[in-house]
Amino acid sequence: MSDQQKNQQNQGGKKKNDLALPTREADFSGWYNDLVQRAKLADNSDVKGCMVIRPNGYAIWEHMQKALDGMFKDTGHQNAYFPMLIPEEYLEREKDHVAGFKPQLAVVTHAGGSPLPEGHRYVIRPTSETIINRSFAKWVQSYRDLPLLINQWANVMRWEMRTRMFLRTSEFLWQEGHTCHETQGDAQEETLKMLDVYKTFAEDYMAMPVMSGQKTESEKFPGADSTYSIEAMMQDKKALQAGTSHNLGQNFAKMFETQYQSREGKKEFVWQTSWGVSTRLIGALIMTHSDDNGLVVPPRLAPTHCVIVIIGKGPDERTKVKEKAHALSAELKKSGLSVIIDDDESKGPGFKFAEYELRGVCLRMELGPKDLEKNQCVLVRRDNRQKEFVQLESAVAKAREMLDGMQKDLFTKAKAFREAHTFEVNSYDEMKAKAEDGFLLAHWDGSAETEA
RNA sequence: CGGGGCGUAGCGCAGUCUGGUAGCGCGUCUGCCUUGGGCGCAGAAGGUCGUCGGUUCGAAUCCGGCCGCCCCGACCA
Repeated sequence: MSDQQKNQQNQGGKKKNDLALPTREADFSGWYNDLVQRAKLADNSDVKGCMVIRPNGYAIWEHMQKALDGMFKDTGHQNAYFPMLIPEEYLEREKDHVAGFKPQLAVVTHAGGSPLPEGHRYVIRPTSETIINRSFAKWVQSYRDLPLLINQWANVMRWEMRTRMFLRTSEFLWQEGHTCHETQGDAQEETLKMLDVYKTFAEDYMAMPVMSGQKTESEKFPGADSTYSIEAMMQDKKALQAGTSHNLGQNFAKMFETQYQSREGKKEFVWQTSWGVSTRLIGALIMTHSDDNGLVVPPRLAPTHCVIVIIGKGPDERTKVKEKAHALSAELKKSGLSVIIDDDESKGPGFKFAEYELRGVCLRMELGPKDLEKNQCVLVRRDNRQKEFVQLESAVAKAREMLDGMQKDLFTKAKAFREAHTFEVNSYDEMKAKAEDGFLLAHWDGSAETEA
């Protein structure tokens, strides 16, 4: 084959095929990886296992943060911030904790141009129980200081052997709640309360039905008495751990001497919890709702609710359309939606339709000269491509109605999918046997066994 | 840590087997054209071919070392 022929071959096949994603059925993993890039959610970086979160992805995280932060505050928690570097020695104090995390630590061995002496090194936090307990030990003196309800928004680092965008990255963003209580019962109540907050968030905002339950002994958090999680089922029929809530008992309190004087005047160790969700939720969101055309995001978390695509040729047609588009955009924004107008004349409408579907914009408004004649616009929903011709006066109301419908339908659909692939088992062995068929969301004896 | 793949323009790749002027598509920039499902034409900019060394008159290409990333597995709090 000549070079010329090869180059021609290079051109052919690039055109349409390369614009499409791999299908979920043919290559779920490839579909996911490609989608993350093409929807401009994240990029690989030159740092092993670490990703760059792009604006379209970060906007989803911001919306998650806002909703969760409100829910934490409604349940009495306050935000604080602790250092990213933790004295290595702190981790050593809790035996199970250090055993669990040691292999995944990144350690700071040099600072200020010289090596740090043995015993004075720092680790980059993989989680913050230890350093937070140093502060808690100072803050808690009396039963009157309890409960202490703190949350931190932060990044953490765990040197994972193998990483996947959003689902498992070496550095990730998360929130970690850390609380201290007077009694074991109070701590258990908090553990379950926050698990329920996660469940509510997953269902109401992410439109992602979840199962919650207690993790097995081998899967619990290192240093915890017990760990609970919410588990969501992805389109490939695998469960994904989407959030965890730990009852830490007095394990950390004893190692860091986090004590209080009780109502009876005695020194007692506090009972603690910790709980977290991370940017993994973005991965879960993608795998729950998106399709072969690209990203689908529930309106309550979407970076962009509506794109207005201007159609028409020449200034004569476009000027009027643009005026109307800006007026509509202003109204939509006033009603709380995020809106962009695409007035790029160098791209055809077809290109734009495909592009915004790929990026996960919930609603597309097409507006052209023909519409203006009829005093209407075209609204198309991302998830089901349901197309509506709407009178301009009622466009805003209709857009809101369609977004509400989308939020509800996504939940219903995901729930139906989950239920269609859920089964009851009577023993752990039976569950394992069924799991080998590739149907792997099981709930047995109160605990969820998962693969992710 | 095992197995595989890759490193050439911003992105995706060809060229490497068989050494001889650095290529293609997309994207970007200029101009024209076009606009209801991934338009068209013309022109332009853009690369010490991952890195170090070796062989050679000559290396993206052959040989050796190193670095890095991706995928599969093991692991996964």
